[in-house]
Amino acid sequence: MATRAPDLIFKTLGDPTRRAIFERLCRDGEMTVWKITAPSGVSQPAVSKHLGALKLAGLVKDRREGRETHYSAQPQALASLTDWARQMTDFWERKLDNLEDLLNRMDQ
Amino acid sequence: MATRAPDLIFKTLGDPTRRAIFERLCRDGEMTVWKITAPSGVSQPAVSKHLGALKLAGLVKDRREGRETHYSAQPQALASLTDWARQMTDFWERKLDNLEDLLNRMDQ
DNA sequence: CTAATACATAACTGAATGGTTATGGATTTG
DNA sequence: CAAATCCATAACCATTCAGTTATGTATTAG
Repeated sequence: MATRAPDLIFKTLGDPTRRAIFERLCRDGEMTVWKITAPSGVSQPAVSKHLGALKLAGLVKDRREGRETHYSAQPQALASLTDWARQMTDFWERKLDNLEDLLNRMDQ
Repeated sequence: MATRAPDLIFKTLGDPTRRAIFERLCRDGEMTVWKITAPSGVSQPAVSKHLGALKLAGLVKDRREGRETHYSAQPQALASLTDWARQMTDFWERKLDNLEDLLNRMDQ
C-alpha cells in the first residue's frame, strides 16, 4: 500500500515557516539562502535547517555556485499529496455509492 | 491571502497515527472510538486525543448515540489542501512560461 | 595573504506534542 | 441500585523540534 508515501511531505509542510519558504520559492523562483532569510523573520541557520528538511522531502533542490547556494521549488513533489487526497475522497464516495445501492435494493 | 488556510490540515495530518485513523475512517466509514482503537496500536485516550485534533481541523465529525461516539471522515476538508497544491504548481508553471516568453523575445 | 562573505553544522534550550496511566461522567445492563 | 461499558479529561513523562548563538568551511575581494 503506497498510502504511506506522503508522510514526510505532510510533516515537512506542517511547519508554517517552512511552508512559507516553499511558497516563496514557488512564487518567485530560484533564490539564494540569504535572499530567503532576509524577510523570513528567523535566523540564517534556521533557514538552512528548513531548506535541508524541504530538500529531504524532495520539495526543493539546490545548486551551488561559488559560495552561494541557490534553492528552487520542486512542486512535482506535491503530486503524492494530491494523489493521496483524491484516493481518500474516492474511498469516501464509494461508501456513499454502496449506501445508495443498498437503499435502492431495499426499495424493491 | 488565503494561502495560510491549510496550515492546520497539514499539521494535523503530519502525525502518522492520526493520518492512519483518518484513512481508516475514509475507507471503512463511520466507526465508534473503541472500534478505531482496537487495531491502532495506541491506547484509547490517545485515540480520543487524535480524534479531537482531527475534529478541530474539520477532518472528522462525531455523533453521540447513547454512550457511544461515532466518528466519520469529512474528506471535503481536503479541498483547501489540494487547492493550495494547485496554486503552488500554477505559480511555478507561470514562472516557466515567463522564462519561455523571455527566451522567445530574445530570439527575435 | 588577509579580510569579508555565504552557507552549513554543532551545541544547546525551551516549548510543543504524542504517549502513558489514572480518574471521572454518562449510559446501559443485571 | 450496583456493576459494567464507553468515552473524555487530567496529570504526567519522554521525546521531538524549531529556534537561538557560536563555530567551521569554502569562496571571493582587497
